Amino acid sequence: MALEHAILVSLAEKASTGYDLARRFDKSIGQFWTATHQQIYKVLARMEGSGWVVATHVAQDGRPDKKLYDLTEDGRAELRTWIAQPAEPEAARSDLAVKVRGAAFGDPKAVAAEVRRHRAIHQERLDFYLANEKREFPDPSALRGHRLHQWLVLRGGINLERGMIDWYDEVIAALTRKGKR
Amino acid sequence: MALEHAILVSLAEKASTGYDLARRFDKSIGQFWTATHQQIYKVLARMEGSGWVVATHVAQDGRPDKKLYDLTEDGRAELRTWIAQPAEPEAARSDLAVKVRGAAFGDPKAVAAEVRRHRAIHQERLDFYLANEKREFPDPSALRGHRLHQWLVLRGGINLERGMIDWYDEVIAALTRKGKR
DNA sequence: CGTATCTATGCAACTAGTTGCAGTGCAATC
DNA sequence: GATTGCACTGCAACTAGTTGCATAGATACG
Repeated sequence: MALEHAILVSLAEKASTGYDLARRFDKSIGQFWTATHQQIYKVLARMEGSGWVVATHVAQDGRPDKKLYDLTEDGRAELRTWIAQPAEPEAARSDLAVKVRGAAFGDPKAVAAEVRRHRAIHQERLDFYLANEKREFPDPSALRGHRLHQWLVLRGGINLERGMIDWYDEVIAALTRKGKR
Repeated sequence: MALEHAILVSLAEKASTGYDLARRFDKSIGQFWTATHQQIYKVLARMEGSGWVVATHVAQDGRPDKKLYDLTEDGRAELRTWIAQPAEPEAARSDLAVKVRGAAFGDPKAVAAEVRRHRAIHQERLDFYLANEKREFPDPSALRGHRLHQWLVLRGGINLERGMIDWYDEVIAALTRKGKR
């Protein structure tokens, strides 16, 4: 499983609380791995048990106390080992694609409308990623190390969103063509 | 959950056994939804309990008996209802992208090699899809109804694979550029 | 002749992930 | 002054999906 390892990567970049991780997963890392805060807390506890991370209790005033997690040497070693291992080629999952395939057994016009809605959502995501790129990586050619890698993953997200939007356009065109359904 | 509905779509196209479905999920439908045979048998049993499908026992000689599943009116209604409902925008999950992001905490050269391996796998998939398209949909402009929808989903798979390959190329180039790592 | 693969179904035990709920205290909005 | 939202953590119960195993006759390969 990779949530543990996604968390290791995230913590290797910056020691964080579960709450921070959950927000980070909603943004950058979340492009290619999502998790709810419940799942993150659960996994963090297990990781602490495995000795991959240590928690430091931090008292704050005006806010609840927090537990700041950081990698241990074992955690770093585990991350290195995991990165060196081959990954399974991932299988995409898309409800919407299943609905497109089944459109003839429902209402194709409604499916087209739903695709249009998704197009708008992904257009927004794309704009968000593009704005991030401009702000955080104004000069990509100068990047090295983990900043370069972060940028590459962002590029992956941008690429994916663009691809989806293109496909949505194709689907909308085909489903709303005159004379055909 | 959508496995049930992916199965409904598949059965709406053609009454099938669990075994057939499992193979179908390895190919066309599997582009956007995968399932193992165990999961399929389990879900089919539940769907039969819900009255969405009925099984007919078919004796064969030389081969084990099989259970041919077909949709009931309830199943068809359920499918229509589900298709009409909005779908959640899907979250991508990619081990490999997480590894790219964490490359600096492991061996970036090894990550590049792994990306190259995935590139080859996806190139193969792309070729497979393109061959399918040529064979099964030689004249896309003439398509209507569920054949059109099947083709659209295949186009989605083709599009996705192309996008991934492009991104892999970008990553490989960046990770193997001289003077940078 | 023996081994592997295909057709065909399924159980049991497990891991991963989701949903719903709960609590606290501060700051900002209405 | 009351409600909403944010920061922060977590439990409990559930659903979905994975892995390993079992069975069994037929055919194909070496």
